[in-house]
Amino acid sequence: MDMTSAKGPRTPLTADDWSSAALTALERNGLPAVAVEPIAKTLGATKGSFYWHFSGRDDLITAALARWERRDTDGVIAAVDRGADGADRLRVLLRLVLGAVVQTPGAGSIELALQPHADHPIVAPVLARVTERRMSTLESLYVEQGLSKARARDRALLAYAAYLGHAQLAHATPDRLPTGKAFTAYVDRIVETLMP
Amino acid sequence: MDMTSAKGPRTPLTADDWSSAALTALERNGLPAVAVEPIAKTLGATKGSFYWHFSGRDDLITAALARWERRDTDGVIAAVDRGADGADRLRVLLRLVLGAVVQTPGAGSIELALQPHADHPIVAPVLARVTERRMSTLESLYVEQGLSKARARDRALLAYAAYLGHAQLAHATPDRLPTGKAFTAYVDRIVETLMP
DNA sequence: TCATGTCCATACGCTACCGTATGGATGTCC
DNA sequence: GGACATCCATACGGTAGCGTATGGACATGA
Repeated sequence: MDMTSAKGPRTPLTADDWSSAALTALERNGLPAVAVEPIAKTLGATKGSFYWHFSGRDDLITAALARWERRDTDGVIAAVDRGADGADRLRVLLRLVLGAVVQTPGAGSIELALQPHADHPIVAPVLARVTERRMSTLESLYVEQGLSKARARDRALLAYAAYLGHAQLAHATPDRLPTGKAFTAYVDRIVETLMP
Repeated sequence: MDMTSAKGPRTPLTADDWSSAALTALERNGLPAVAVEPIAKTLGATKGSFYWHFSGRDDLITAALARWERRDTDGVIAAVDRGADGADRLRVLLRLVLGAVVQTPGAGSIELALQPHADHPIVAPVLARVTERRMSTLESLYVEQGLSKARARDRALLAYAAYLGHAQLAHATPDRLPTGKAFTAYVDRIVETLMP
């Protein structure tokens, strides 16, 4: 009876299915949510499947972080390249990133979720690489604008700190951030403050 | 034999002892570390003691957060009042807070530890109150400097985001922040950028 | 058809933590 | 020197997650 209900896809799960689900869980509920059994539930499977594809929980965390790092890197590079080649590539980038973090619900969630585990042996190197890449990108753009290397470094630091801070505020106390039209104007003013 | 080893203080533990230890644990290892049995160990006691003073784990979390909120509020107020009464109270505050968060190891740890649990029913109201107080303090100081209410709000937001972001960077990737003499100069430049 | 490899469910033991129950030690007051 | 309250240790049951062991379903090629 009831053969209408498709008993679920008979297609086997892949390691990618698992790491993708793990990244989603990380994004939504932090590193502790990257747990084998709960994620198995969301996939309609059991641990039996998991331990066939992965060696253990650490392996899953590694895979999820690798996935994030790649996705994130691609995104930033594309954003910079999409920007006008002229003198305002920096402005475009800042506006895009700061705008996204304030208005898009999940933007910047991963770095926030990773923050409390910065000393975790698996997390630390990933976080360091991502930070390094972003900061050096910013630094280059500031240098492009004519700043000295030292000042460009300063500004990159401030801009990145502003990004992180806004991400934090957007997630923790969204009421404090402007919305709608005021939001656009706010981002514009912030960006101008951060321009050389 | 061996009566030399003081068998520990026979003075009974107080609820304050517990909430203090809980705050330390929160600061160091996040909200999950505010756990009954581990903290009992650090106090050289067992759960038996805990459940006499508190109704449960939530009660302990509440107490630790209350303790933080009070400590933090006192600190900020004192800092502002210690600052010169003149036009540069804002400058003094920014320099002090940003300086502390970059150089003092544990500064700003609690807000970072609380971030992933911004939706936690016990955490949320505390976080909202603390953010509100800090932002309105900043806003007032910017108004004092002659900014319009709207612009003062913008600047307060940016300054607070910079504070949070620096706290995050200082904890996660301290290598990226300047140290020693460069540090002082960096803070000075940041502060000037944030001044109206 | 059967042998082999793929993919997974179930069952098990283990650890860490929560909260409860119970009784014991220690002081204080009469 | 009881009686009572204070403060706490121990023992217990319960939950959630990890990792392992084992066997079974299903395909595929010989």
